Amino acid sequence: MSQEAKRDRRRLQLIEATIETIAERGLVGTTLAQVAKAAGVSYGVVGFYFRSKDALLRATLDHLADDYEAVARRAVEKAGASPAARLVAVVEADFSAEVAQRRKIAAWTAFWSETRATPAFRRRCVELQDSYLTLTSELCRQIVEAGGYAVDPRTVAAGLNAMVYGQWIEMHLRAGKLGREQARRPCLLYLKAFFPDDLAGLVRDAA
Amino acid sequence: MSQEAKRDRRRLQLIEATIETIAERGLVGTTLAQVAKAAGVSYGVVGFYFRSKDALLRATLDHLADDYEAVARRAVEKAGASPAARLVAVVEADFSAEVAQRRKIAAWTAFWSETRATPAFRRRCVELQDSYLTLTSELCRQIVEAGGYAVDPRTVAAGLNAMVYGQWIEMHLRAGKLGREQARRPCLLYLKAFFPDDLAGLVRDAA
Amino acid sequence: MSQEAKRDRRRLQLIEATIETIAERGLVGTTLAQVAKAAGVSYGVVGFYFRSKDALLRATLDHLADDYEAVARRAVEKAGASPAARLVAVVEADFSAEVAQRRKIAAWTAFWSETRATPAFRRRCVELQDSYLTLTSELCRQIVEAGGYAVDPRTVAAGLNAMVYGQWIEMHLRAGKLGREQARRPCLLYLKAFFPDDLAGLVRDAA
Amino acid sequence: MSQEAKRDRRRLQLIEATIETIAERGLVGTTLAQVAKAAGVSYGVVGFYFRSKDALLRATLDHLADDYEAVARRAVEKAGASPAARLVAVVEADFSAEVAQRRKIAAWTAFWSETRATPAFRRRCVELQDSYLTLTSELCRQIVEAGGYAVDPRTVAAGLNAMVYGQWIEMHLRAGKLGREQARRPCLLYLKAFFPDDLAGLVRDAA
DNA sequence: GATGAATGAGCCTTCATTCAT
DNA sequence: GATGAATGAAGGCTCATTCAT
Repeated sequence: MSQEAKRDRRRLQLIEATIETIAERGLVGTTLAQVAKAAGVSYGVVGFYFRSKDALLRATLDHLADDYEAVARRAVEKAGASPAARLVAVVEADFSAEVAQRRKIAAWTAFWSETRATPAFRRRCVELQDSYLTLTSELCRQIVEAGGYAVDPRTVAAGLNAMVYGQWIEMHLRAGKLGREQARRPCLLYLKAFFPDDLAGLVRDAA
Repeated sequence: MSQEAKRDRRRLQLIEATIETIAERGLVGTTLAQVAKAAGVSYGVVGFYFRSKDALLRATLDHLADDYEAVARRAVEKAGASPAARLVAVVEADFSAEVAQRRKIAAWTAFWSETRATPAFRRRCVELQDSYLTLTSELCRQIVEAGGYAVDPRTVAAGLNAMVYGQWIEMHLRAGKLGREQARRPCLLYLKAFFPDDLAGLVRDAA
Repeated sequence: MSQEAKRDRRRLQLIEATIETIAERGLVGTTLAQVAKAAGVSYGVVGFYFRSKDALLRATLDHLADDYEAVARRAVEKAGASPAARLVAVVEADFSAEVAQRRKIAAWTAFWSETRATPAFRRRCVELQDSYLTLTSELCRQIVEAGGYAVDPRTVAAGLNAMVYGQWIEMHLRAGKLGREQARRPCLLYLKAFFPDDLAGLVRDAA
Repeated sequence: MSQEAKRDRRRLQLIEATIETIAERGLVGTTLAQVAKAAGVSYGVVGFYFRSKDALLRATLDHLADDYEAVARRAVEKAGASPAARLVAVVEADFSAEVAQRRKIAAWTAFWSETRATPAFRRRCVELQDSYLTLTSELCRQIVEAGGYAVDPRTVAAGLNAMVYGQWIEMHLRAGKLGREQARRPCLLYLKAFFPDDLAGLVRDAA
């Protein structure tokens, strides 16, 4: 393995330990010693691969965001050409095993809570959301246009995004009592309420 | 003023300074010195009125929750007997000037993020949400029953709650760029999508 | 009761609470709040009757020393004219119910331990001991002279003093397991070893 | 030097600085900052090698006790087989340059004074004393048995222990005015008074 | 006199950062 | 590269002192 790859693997290992630590101890209780311990590496390693604690947190947020976008992009591509199918695919990505992990959701809430104090966090969170809204608004627009619906696509997209984040918080608060599929249901029903014809085959009533 | 009242006023003053500080510096950056400064009192006062920092944070969360419940309860009572009007009143309370303040929303996100690490936080957050869900589920149930809708009232209520929290996060991330009324719109439209007849007079399309 | 007497009673009450607190929490754990609580008075009272914490501690030590000297003086006077009887009376005073209280012994050890750091403590402790040594040396001298013993009275007195203090420490460490009479025995046997004829009638072998 | 040895050296360095600081400032005035300063290391080092201040104090007491026991054991072994010689050797160890240092005696008084408040201190102090009493009682018993004395060996041993502790306090209070040999004299005379034949050659009258 | 609130200095502890091995 | 010791700044907490009622 190349030096580069080794280095990246170490960084990823530390980032995941950071997510784990944030999830278990909160951002307040996340210390470099804890992260090192969670990663199973010696204390000094953290300082070796990341300039500072801030840099580590920043890298962790970037990883979460990049990771999310990659999953969403793949889901959309796999869903085919239909806007409705693509929209559902986005929601399914939002509650996929990869994205909606307890640890990751916990980390998201931590980063959100610090956006006011740390502009870099805010920028990245807003950027991700903008990209999400751009994508889902466009899909809604196509559905609205094709189906002749009388709703504002941006508003529907905004509501969807809100509901996803809200359900993540719910999952976070309920600490595992709310499953991914259960959490996803209101989101799909929401879309179905606005686009009944298009979502009919994609969302089962009983689900 | 009685000793009791004075004491309560001081406590409230400190709690509000805590909310302010959390909003500006995040939970990580919230120190007792900052809180004291924000409250315009000397450092020792905090220790005098609250046993510890944890106790102060706990009291702050309790205040936020109690405050929210009082506002919601008043709104529902003022809304009259109609379930639909009551449901809309709840949403309006969620985005009222009293509840949806930047400072308070920021504090909520902070407490949510620490629920995993601080069980007491989790309990209070879940308790509030349970109470919210109980109320809104019941209202939805009444609407569904009276209107003959074919939806699960609990799911609609869960989605509403999620969307409200999601929009709060949105307001938090956008740091003032998303106004209270603008944030409220998707929530009302969401309800209107499920209960079109009942919400027709209460939610304007153009709003 | 006169103002003066009332004042003195309050001061004594606080001093005894101080002894109690030192005994239970150690000098390190002795705070003015604890003393006030032990005395059953409000917090501010302490500052009212004593200029400072140091002054309170100083007054407590003075009280202990004065108290001891009064008890010893009375015991000697009551013992009659015989030097041997007087010497035994001193030892009995050292382990009397008044002097050898657990609380008081604990306070003595606390003051001894701080003599290096607080010259005022050292002065008072040394002063008391000088007075004790002067008295016991003189008594020993009279016994030696009259009995024709071949020992240095000062050395015997020094040994006696040391053994008393040592037994106090023993009682302190054993926390009540070593009774006052049991602790006194080696001291009396010590004297009897040097002055067998004079102590014969005063110290029982079986005791 | 090995890591282990280095670590132990640092710990010892800090323990000795603690003894020094307790001696100079008393337990009340002993702060970690003072200890660090006395040890000539930075402030954080203390927290690095000892979990807490309590742990440091506990380790200091353990060191004092272990140190004492080692000195006493060596002295006894060097003294040969004679019980009387061994007993004298113990007393000589009690007032040896190694054991009866001003700093160490001061520390002992400090620990004694806190035994009521800190059970761990009490346990270690009592344990040491028990071990001392066991050894000296046994030696006294052997002397009594061989010499046909009519005294209780345990009482003699208890008196010896008390006198040693009492003389330590005396040395502490007199702050150097009472030398080690001078302090030892009453203890040896005490033994000689009970065991005149056996101690005759070991204790000079003029000493 | 008596009360207890207010102040702020000082302490223990934690922890990010730096550095020597 | 990797380790973990060393540093010192900063936070929470305690508490003696002061003061207003």
